[in-house]
Amino acid sequence: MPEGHSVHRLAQQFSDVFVGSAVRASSPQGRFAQGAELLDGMVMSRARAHGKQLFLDFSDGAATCSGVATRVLRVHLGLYGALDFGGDQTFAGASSIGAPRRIGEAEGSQIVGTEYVGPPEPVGAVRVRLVTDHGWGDLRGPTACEVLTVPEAELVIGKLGPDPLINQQGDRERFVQLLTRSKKSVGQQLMEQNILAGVGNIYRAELLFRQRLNPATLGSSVPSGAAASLWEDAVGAMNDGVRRGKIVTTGDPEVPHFVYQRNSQPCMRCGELVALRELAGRKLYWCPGCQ
DNA sequence: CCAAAATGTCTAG
DNA sequence: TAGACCTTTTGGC
Repeated sequence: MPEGHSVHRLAQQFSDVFVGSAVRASSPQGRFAQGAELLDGMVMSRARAHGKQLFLDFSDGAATCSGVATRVLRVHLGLYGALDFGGDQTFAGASSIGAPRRIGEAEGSQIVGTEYVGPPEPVGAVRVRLVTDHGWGDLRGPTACEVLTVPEAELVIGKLGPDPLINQQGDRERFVQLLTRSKKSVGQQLMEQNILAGVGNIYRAELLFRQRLNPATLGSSVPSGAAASLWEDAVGAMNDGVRRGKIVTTGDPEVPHFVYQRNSQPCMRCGELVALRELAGRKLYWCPGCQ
């Protein structure tokens, strides 16, 4: 159950140990058999994330001169999708984010073995299995998993809001514009991927708390300076999440969140009890005392 | 063992 | 806004 930081870690993992290699693609579960067939044998040429979506580019390694036949595998893990990795020492050692690990609910759990003898028998419903000479990745439970053309992928990305983990030139101003032009509450808008890509329920709650913003505040009532601070805080907090492989907004891994899932407990800043209500079908946590 | 929950998004009404 | 969907893990009997 990933927010943007998990997906950016995945993109990094693929960049480190898949990009440049020919990939065998299959669908042990069967539901992605057609898509896997399209990709099987191609070379992964690029891996990137935008918000919560992962884009893996595949090129026909043999036909580079006559225009590269490129396909893009778009993956959205949704609420409970996950990827497992495993492989040999080269595979594990090349990763800049440490040993291959499961990215998902149990972020950080180890699965790498000492000797690599090829991928194990698929366990459970593996939608896609990607295998190189040095390792493998198993995808299960994604909300979205489809093969696109490059223009189709660009179209998807074009509809997304700015991603704090990309933080391109002009992104902060774009976010400020989008947020403050709307009368929807800031709490609601932070979950909208066309406003801010990559933020989910945890970062929403924690960022609003850190910025002392009440979730009910209208976007149009948020001063542009406060909106800019919110963006900068998202950049910092989410990059920290990428580094750690988990969300720790308090700085203390023992008590990782200020308000998320801390309803009815005293606020760590002012002592008031943390509140919980449902907003647009999702649980919203905040401190009525100091936000 | 079975139900519920989980860091999400879509669609119909 | 309710329901559907994708799958695993956890907690209660």
